[in-house]
Amino acid sequence: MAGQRTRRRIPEATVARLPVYLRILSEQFDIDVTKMSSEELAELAGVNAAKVRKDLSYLGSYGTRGVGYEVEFLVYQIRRELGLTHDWPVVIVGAGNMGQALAGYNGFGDRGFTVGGIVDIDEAKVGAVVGGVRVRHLSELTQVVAARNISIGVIATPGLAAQDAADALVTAGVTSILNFAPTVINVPHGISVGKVDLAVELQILAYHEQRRINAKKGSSLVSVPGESRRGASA
Amino acid sequence: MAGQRTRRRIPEATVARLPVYLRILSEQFDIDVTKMSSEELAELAGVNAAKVRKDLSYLGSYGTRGVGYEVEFLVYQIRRELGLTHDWPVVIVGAGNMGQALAGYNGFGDRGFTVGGIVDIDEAKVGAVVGGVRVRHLSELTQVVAARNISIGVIATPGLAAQDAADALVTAGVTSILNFAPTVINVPHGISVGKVDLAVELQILAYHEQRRINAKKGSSLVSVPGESRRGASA
DNA sequence: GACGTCTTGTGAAAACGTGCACAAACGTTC
DNA sequence: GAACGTTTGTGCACGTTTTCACAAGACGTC
Repeated sequence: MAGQRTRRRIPEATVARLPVYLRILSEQFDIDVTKMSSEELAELAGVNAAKVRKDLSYLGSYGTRGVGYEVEFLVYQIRRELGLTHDWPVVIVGAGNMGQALAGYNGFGDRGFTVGGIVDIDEAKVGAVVGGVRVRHLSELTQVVAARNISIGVIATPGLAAQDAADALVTAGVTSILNFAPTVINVPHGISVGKVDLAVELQILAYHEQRRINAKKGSSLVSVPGESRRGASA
Repeated sequence: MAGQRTRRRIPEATVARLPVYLRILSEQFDIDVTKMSSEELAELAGVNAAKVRKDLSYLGSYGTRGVGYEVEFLVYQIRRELGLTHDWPVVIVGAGNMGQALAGYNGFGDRGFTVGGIVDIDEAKVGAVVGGVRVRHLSELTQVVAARNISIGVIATPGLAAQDAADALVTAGVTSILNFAPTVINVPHGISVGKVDLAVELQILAYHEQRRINAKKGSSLVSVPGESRRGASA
């Protein structure tokens, strides 16, 4: 009867890959693929097949030996595990370039996420409609959050305003934050924070470019080892 | 005389944190802070002090025991290691919402990155000026890349066009790609790929929210453990 | 120049993540 | 119902990352 209650904790690395599997499986389901092996899924996700099997095993034993996984069932199970059985309204703080792009981004509402509100501190931006939602003033954040029972906030402000935005979100009752600003934010214990930092990503790439160049200069014998980070495959 | 040649390889996890240290150190330098201890830097970066010291030790032995690190010197060393001693022009593929936001993003040119070109497959978008750069047609990508000796490309297309964009970038001679599209892209061996996926990040947050809710339902004795992922601190 | 305080740099242990390899299970064929 | 090919689920070994703990070095003081 229990047994579904306190399921064993899923490793963070696996949690980060489940959304990728989910997207691939959904796409395959849409083109009438009903069964897939870990090998096929691994190929499309650009990872190792054993890793796929281990990742999926955390959800339960949902495959059939000698056959593979039933796509539709797996989609359902991953969605359930990730908490995507209902929609998550999200509030965006910052209606500048980035905030507007995010609000209008299709992959946003892709599956399960909707723009539940967007606020800005700049009176001049208030009232404009982006992504089908009217921009409201930062001071109304708490009401916006409460009205739609929002628990996820996105920070799309300049770096200097990010900490204030985070504080405002926490005060308003948001418990998860996705930070697009190039600043490390401090939040109270118990609040989850995700980070997307363009400059950091570019600098990581620059490092690899740099190394490639140095390697070439240093010795023409050494063949470039071919970095393949996150999501890459050869 | 050598000794700087084949410096010991820096772990990927460290490379991902160096840009964060760099930003903090630059900011501190701007407000006239000349020396910092690993403890202070760790505090601002939201990480453990021992980690900071180990990370910095990969660059060399640049601290002074009993004193700390000289901010300006450290900034220089990190920039050198990351290959930020010169500018990196970047080409953006896709001039839609996301591409425009990226081109206009300040943190882009923040340190060392400039928009060297932006292309789109849609003739209607060609000619428009975003972020100070005129949009050109995808078919001119190779020329754009060659003209400015660009080695980094950013994919800001819809998911379905991402693989084509990646292929075009590789053909044009780009060797590092940052992918904003919600798709796993395949590239030849030797090309670096970084990925920024909004939907994935949101789904990770949703998972944690979900767990929080389940934990609360399951037992009110268990205090929420307080996830703090990447860049969060309490 | 001996002593005390501070902070780095780094071995070593612990924790975490990955990938191999193979037994167990399933379906099919004869 | 036995034999065979296929694919899962997982134990185990390996590599990477994090954290601890402390010796070694720098500075200031007397």
